[in-house]
Amino acid sequence: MGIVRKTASVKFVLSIFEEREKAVSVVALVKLLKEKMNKTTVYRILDRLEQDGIIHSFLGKDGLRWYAKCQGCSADHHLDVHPHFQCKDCGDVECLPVDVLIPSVENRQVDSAEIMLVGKCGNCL
Amino acid sequence: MGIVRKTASVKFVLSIFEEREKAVSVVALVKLLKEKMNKTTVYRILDRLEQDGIIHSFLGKDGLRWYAKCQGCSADHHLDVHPHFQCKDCGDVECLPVDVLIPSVENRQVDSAEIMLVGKCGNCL
DNA sequence: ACGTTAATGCAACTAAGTTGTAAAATTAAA
DNA sequence: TTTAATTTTACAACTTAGTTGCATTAACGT
Ligand SMILES: [Mn+2]
Ligand SMILES: [Mn+2]
Ligand SMILES: [Zn+2]
Ligand SMILES: [Zn+2]
Repeated sequence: MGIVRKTASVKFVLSIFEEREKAVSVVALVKLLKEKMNKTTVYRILDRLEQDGIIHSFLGKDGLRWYAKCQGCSADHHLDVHPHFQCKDCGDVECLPVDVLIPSVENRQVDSAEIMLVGKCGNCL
Repeated sequence: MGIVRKTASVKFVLSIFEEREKAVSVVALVKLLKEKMNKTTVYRILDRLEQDGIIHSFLGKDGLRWYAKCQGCSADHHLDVHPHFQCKDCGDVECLPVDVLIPSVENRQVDSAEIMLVGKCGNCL
């Protein structure tokens, strides 16, 4: 079970993801919301929104956690099996709307794949 | 410039990678070497061995750094563009000796790709 | 309006990784 | 073999992301 009560904090975090296309790191969110809410609250709201299939998360190239809007996921099924791209100059992260086939590996059961592409974005080229 | 002097600590870390097939996390190494050397030393030796193309590193599913032997890399060129597999039951991590084609993305320059497959290993199935 | 209980704030904590520096170890030269 | 230059190490202190416990606050069904 994720979000049960639509508090002011929850609404505010949701509005950030509604307005934004690109992914955002938890670190940036905590900084951005410093005046509005406690960092523990940010972490917990993100947890709940992810459980509900409203946002999804992944690790950037430095091991920090990033979040982005989901496209048609639900509490039961996260379908966000797309790769992500991080610019090594500006640090921006984007979801790549590309279907990726999870490679199979002999003698192992592969359940998910995290694919992180690193390079330079259009702005930084 | 990586390793310049073959100290006892360097030799010991090297011997671990010579004996071992699978990847090993820094956390595990620090624990393993607790009696032999300081954790700062572990981190710095790993840095230097990676610079020299003797080992390569990547992030596991929890954002921890893992290291594994290189196969024919040099100080100039790291060729380890293979995917990695982590078992979600036992946590073991392996290099997958599979060539992977780095997908190109419109309007962006992709320099490297980290592909992390997560599932169950042969032992845990 | 009230009562239940989810959500929040706060402080303290954990754990990975980094940094500065004095002491120790390696290596090459004398 | 001794010396001296320089790398490497230990240690302690620090930084930062993320977590936990608990008392207080706020949402919402009745
Ligand atoms: Mn995404
Ligand atoms: Mn590898
Ligand atoms: Zn950029
Ligand atoms: Zn396993």
